[in-house]
Amino acid sequence: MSVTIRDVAKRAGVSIATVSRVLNQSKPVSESLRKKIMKAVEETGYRPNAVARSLIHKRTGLVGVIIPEIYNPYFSGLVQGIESIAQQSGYSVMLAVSGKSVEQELEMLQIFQTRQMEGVILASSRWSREHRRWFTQAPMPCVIIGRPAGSLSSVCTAIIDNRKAAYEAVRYLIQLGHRRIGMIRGPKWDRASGEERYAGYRDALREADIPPRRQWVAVREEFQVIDGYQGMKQIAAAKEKPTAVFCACDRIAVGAMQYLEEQGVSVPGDLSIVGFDDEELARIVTPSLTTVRHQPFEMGVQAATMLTEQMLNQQKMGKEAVLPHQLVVRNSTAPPSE
Amino acid sequence: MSVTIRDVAKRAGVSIATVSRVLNQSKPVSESLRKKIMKAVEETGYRPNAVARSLIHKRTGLVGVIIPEIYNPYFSGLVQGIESIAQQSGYSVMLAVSGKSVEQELEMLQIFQTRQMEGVILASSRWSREHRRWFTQAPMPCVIIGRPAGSLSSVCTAIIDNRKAAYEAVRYLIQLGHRRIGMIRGPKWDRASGEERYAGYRDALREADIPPRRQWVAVREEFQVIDGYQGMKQIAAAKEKPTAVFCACDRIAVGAMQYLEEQGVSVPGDLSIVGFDDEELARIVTPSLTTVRHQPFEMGVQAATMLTEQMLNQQKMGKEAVLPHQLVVRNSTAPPSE
DNA sequence: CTGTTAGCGCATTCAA
DNA sequence: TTGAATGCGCTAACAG
Repeated sequence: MSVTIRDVAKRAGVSIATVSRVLNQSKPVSESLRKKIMKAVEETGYRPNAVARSLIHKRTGLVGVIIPEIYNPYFSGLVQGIESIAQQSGYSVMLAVSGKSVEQELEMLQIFQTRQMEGVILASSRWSREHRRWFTQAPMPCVIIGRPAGSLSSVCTAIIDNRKAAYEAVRYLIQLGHRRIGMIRGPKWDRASGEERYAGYRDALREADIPPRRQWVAVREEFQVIDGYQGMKQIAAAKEKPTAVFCACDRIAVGAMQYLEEQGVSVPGDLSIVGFDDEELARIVTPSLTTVRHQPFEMGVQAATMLTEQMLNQQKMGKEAVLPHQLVVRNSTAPPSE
Repeated sequence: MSVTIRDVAKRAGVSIATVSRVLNQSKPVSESLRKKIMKAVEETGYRPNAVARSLIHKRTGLVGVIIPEIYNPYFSGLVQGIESIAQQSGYSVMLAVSGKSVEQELEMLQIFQTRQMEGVILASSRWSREHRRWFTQAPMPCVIIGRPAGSLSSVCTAIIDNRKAAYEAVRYLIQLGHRRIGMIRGPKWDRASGEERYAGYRDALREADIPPRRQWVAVREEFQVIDGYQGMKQIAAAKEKPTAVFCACDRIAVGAMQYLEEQGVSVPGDLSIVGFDDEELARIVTPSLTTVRHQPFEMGVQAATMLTEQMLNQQKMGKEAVLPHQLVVRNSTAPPSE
């Protein structure tokens, strides 16, 4: 079916080695043969088979990327950043969406290995012992996004300081005068939004000697608008109400504001809301959202840069890139009314 | 470096053929050898090399996907739909982001060919003669999303009826009583938002015997919020003002609303706004946006389904899938105030 | 300069 | 059942 180097060689009346030489410019070839061969290539529409090439060079030029979902500006930002660097370094990206399933992720990692990826980037939320094992034995350089690699010394990570960022956001609320501060947090299995940001929230409370209140903390499994709505509903059911709520992400914050509007609670008049991520939504919603900005695209760029660096040097290393974040104050926060 | 089938064979004291047989279960192998081999596989951590396999079987199990950008819910929805079907059919996805450049897209298509993709999905906005040529000569099945394939009979397409959808949206405005209706359209090179939706807008005007007014049509090159802002600014500069503006996409609509709010023009009191896409934004913005809903995820699913069907049958075909759309009326539209 | 040959890692003939 | 040998498409080392 497909035209091979042999067909071209036959058509040009030369050996396949010569064809290979002109195509790769690896050795000088007489002008006359070169022309004949180029003509044959043209006529047959021959394209060298990258699979065969990979087999010889032991280089696929492939980078595997796993994300839990793509329909989320954080992850699509990551992917775009990764893709841009990969492309510009001559690598192609294999994208796999895990749907947050640990089993699927592990299967994808296996596939990446059999498919001879030269590098792997994982932006996962869940984590397991098998993950750890896979990364320790992985033959290719790896970068993990959004979660510290722990004691994995041969894996790079690109993260932000979620704990500190959350701490700063809540400290800001405290500085405004708030003492009754709730949080809608992510699930416990999500390191960033479930653990770290919650820890930062607790840090800020502790620093201000504010005892935490269980009823003011809602745990959500997802990061959709509806989760914010439900989370706020739950918190609002407490006898005593908070005057501010810190949300694990912008969508949750938006959902919380929707519930409050429905209930006739004014934001920020009666209750202040802080989000996290600063996605486009944050500027558009009314009132515009005070939130923590970070740059998923830049994170992807950093991750891919660390990866290509390792791939070039042909060796794994354990660098950690901590990207900046920044509290962006908009109109969803104000001093408490009392 | 990497452990090969040879290493396993040596360790188990058998031939590589036998190892291959137990791993693929292609021929019966005595239980004793099977055990020995499995043990050797376990101990060495051997993973079969998919590249070598591909070379033999002439099947890579790879699908190439090109999108102009991913940081846009329309395209990320597409990708997620495609990915889910591909995964479930045992294919892996190679993602390439073209940044809207024709040259880059063509280069990616070449790469896809040399990399032996078994199928290709293109969701592009721009189009060129070279595109056309590539798809006619392409050896693998292809699906084009968002643009009719024209006379390409061997390429599937997944589209919505942009013209009709736009027509219906503008007709709705006319039915509300509007006669002075503007449009912020996409660039001419974007078939969907630049040509078809504009054509639908003209269709509706024509049907109602409303002469089109040049000053009420703004052309934008991008689809960001800022484009809507600028586009609305341009239209607002006309001596006579329109009472409604149809926007080529939701982000543009949001930008338009932002400009209007700045200027103290009330929506929908003084001016009605209609968007297109019904992305999450549309429900969240204030006032919530009347817009045309369609389903990028479903579109991706359809595209990938048509592709896998062709890949299974090992032959190209020219089906066209037209996905449904639907006008969603929210709070950004009302009868004109006069 | 050019052609012949030996693999890359694996599946699959063909013999044994 | 098992092993040796062939070849997928291509590059690179070796002769000429």
